[in-house]
Amino acid sequence: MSGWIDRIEALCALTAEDRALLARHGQIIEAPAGHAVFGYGMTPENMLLVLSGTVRVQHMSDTGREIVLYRIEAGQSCVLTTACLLADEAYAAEAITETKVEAVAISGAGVDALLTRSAVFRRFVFGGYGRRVADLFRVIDEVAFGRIDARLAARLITFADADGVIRTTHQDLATELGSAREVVSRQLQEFQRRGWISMSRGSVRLTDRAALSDLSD
Amino acid sequence: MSGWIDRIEALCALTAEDRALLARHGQIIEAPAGHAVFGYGMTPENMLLVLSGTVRVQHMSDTGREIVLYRIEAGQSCVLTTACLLADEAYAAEAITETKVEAVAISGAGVDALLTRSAVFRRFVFGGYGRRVADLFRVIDEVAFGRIDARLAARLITFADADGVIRTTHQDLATELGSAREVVSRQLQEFQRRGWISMSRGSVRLTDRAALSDLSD
DNA sequence: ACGGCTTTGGTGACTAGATCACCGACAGGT
DNA sequence: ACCTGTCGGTGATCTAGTCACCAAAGCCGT
Repeated sequence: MSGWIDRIEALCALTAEDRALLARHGQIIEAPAGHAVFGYGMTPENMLLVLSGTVRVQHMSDTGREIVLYRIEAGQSCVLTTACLLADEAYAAEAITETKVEAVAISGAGVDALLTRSAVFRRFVFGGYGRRVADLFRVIDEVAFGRIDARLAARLITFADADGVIRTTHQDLATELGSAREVVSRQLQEFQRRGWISMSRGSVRLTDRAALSDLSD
Repeated sequence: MSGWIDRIEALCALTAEDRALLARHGQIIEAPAGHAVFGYGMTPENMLLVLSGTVRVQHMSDTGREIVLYRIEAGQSCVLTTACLLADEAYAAEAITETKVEAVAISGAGVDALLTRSAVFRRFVFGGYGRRVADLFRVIDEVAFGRIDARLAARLITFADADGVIRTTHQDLATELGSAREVVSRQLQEFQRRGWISMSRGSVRLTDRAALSDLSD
């Protein structure tokens, strides 16, 4: 079965032969929400390509605090993991499914064969690297120089559904920012005091997106 | 001239043909110390491979504060730049030579040809990615969770020459850490008060490496 | 329905680090 | 000697992270 290749735009341009090769080396796998795809110190031998759902990649400090590094969405691959391992560097991060996830595992041999044969596949892989690295640069910029209120406001806007509701705990928002729960709690209280959000246990509802958006610049 | 290939251990294993190809596409260039190899928003079309000297890659925030992301040493390449541009992401960083630098510029076409033909070259490139990504993870970990005194102590040890002397300004040390000059000044004063270093304008001399090393854990 | 347990969030006191607004001291050039 | 730019020092203030706790809300078993 190679129907999945059509679901990834960047791979549609593969030649028929390369498609067949990819189909032969790729195996569809599935994981439920909340499943750890990679943990600290694990050594996957496959390249993973997400078809549906999202995977969150986060990092934990020695002191137990965590920060979200980036997310792998449908059509993207977890190239960094592969790269870290090719370089014999410990992959100091953890990947967790946020939803039910369908993915394709492509064996190391398959990846190598395709990198050799296909310029399209190479562009796909390198493009993925570039986007991830840009993500990491953004994280560094935010953590080193960003204000916590602006960062929190930005996250609230991106996570809110159409009704402006976010179902999450303060602790999870803190992990998102690499900050502490108390800090997030106090910021949320301040937002509530200003009438920008309303809070209840396990959820936040935005009542003034414009104000949050202003702050998040 | 292809003598430079022997100076990069990872590329010695190339076949004679691939060596010839690499030599044909590579052009040796030179830059003095303090030269900006890439600036913000520049779009290089070559892969750069450093033969001697070091290049510092740093990032500047909107507010003007800077942080050093990593260094490219002899034998390493600036793959991230290339990747960012392949992905059409703005490369939000600046690369500056710290010493006189000799490098080889390999054209995009040459890189593509070698990635196609040579497993050795692919491993070289991917290994480079992995190491850089590990560097960025370390930076994020330090900035998000690390203490400034420990980070400063660690930098002092790595930058010190055999006599324990570091010729640098407080501002440059602050950039190294992504912190502010005043913060570094005060920390250095505290180290001096404890008898771990002595300071003079434009230089720091370590007098108790062991104590600094203890702190830097 | 009750009592315990876990998860979640609230709070005050304190520390670390960043920011702002200065100032003085030194070095190099003319 | 004087001017100028660089470098470092300082206090006040603000923001963020840490620590130690507590209380309320849901969860589960009996």
